[in-house]
Amino acid sequence: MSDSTRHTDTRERLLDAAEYLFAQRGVDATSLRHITAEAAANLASVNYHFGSKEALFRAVFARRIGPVNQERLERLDACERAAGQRPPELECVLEAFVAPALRLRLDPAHGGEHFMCLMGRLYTEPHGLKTVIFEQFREVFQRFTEALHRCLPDMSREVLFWRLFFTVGSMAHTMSAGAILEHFSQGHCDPADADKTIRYLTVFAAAGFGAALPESSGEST
Amino acid sequence: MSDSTRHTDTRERLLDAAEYLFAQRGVDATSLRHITAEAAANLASVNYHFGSKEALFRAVFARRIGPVNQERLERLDACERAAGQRPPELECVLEAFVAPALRLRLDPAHGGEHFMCLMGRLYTEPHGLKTVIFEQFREVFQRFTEALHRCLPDMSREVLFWRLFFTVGSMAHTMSAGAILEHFSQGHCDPADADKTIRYLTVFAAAGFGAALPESSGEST
DNA sequence: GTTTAATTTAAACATACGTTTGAATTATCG
DNA sequence: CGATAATTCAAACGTATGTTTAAATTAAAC
Repeated sequence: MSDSTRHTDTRERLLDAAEYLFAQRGVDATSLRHITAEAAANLASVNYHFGSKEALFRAVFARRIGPVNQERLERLDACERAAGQRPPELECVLEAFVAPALRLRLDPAHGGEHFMCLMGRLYTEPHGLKTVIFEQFREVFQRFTEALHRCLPDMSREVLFWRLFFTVGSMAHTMSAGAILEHFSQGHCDPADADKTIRYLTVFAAAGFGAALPESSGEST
Repeated sequence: MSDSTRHTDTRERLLDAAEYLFAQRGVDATSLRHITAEAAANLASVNYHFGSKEALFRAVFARRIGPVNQERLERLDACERAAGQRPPELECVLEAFVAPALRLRLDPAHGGEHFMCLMGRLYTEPHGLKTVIFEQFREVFQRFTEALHRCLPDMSREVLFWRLFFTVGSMAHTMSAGAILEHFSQGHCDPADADKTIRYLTVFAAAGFGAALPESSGEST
């Protein structure tokens, strides 16, 4: 109704081309001329439809990030329903966080591996855009932090944050650098197998979360 | 002797400035004019001393990466000596891999957090430079893979590679995105405390490596 | 002190960038 | 059909980029 049906497909073609090139070559290294050439559109069309390159980047992200975070929250809801009064299962919570992002690869309709790679890189890139985009993670972060706290009530906030941070690192690395693993493992590992990747990462992270607390620093064993 | 003593400190100033700015704003977003201004040197000095911006970037990296990987190998040697005939301790091996990189922050003489951040970002950045630089990781990767295989003889190559990959992801994320953790944890976590960070990451990764193998996919518990 | 090499400097190089403009074109609708 | 709005287009804008050049300066060697 409002206006989403008015747009020509030029808009979508620009978003697709930008998503693809941003993922492949980086944001700074991708020029509007690359993008418009890839999209078979005029150079000025980016500024006409989006206003600026930065706004285009934001639009590329805004188009996809919502569904991912929504699915995370839905899966977390499912975990908590399944657990009833008891705290949710740790592995279930971690999978709820990790799977929607890692499964992007299988879903070309939601950007496929291009968007997944771009999203994984976002955590690390030095763009000021991060701050804007991380707003969208706030609710996810809060909900999952609370759930993990219920899973592991004896764990300090500090350790819990650190371990969630490590998990995000493993996930982001998998999203953006899967090709490196494929290369170094010489065919032993297949990052394109999303189900297996999710299972491996969930098991790894759950075990990491479950490790004995290293808080008392005196012990040496 | 050869030529390393001939160079003026302009060379070093350029390397320092480039390291700082590459880490802070990204490689593509940093211009030679930024670098030469920061270094109080002439614009042409980069091309005089290094030949090109890309060669400068390589030099920035080559200056620091050697000692880090050397220390990794030395620490791994120490692990293996301490274990004698038995396989080395898993945590010892992981710490040998992780600590030299995470301790960069404390060592301004080796680039401090600037180089650490830049190095952490390297895994993810889309530069073709990666391929050149990853050559320098090959020996480290091979030695640590072998050591881990001795620690965990029943683990398949596939799972072992995946878990090492997850560990690298956690480490790289810590190196390049520590500020995010500091922000989201609202003061609960302090990424500047290198010793604690190393301990937390080592414990997390060791537990992840030690998780029951998820290979037989039928089980559901 | 003179000569030779190494380094620094200012200026210009050609190219690429993001953005803007105003006319041409296409679609929308009365 | 004619009028109005939306979109595309080629061209130019000013600015910034990495690199090169040739003269000026500094250091080294004899």
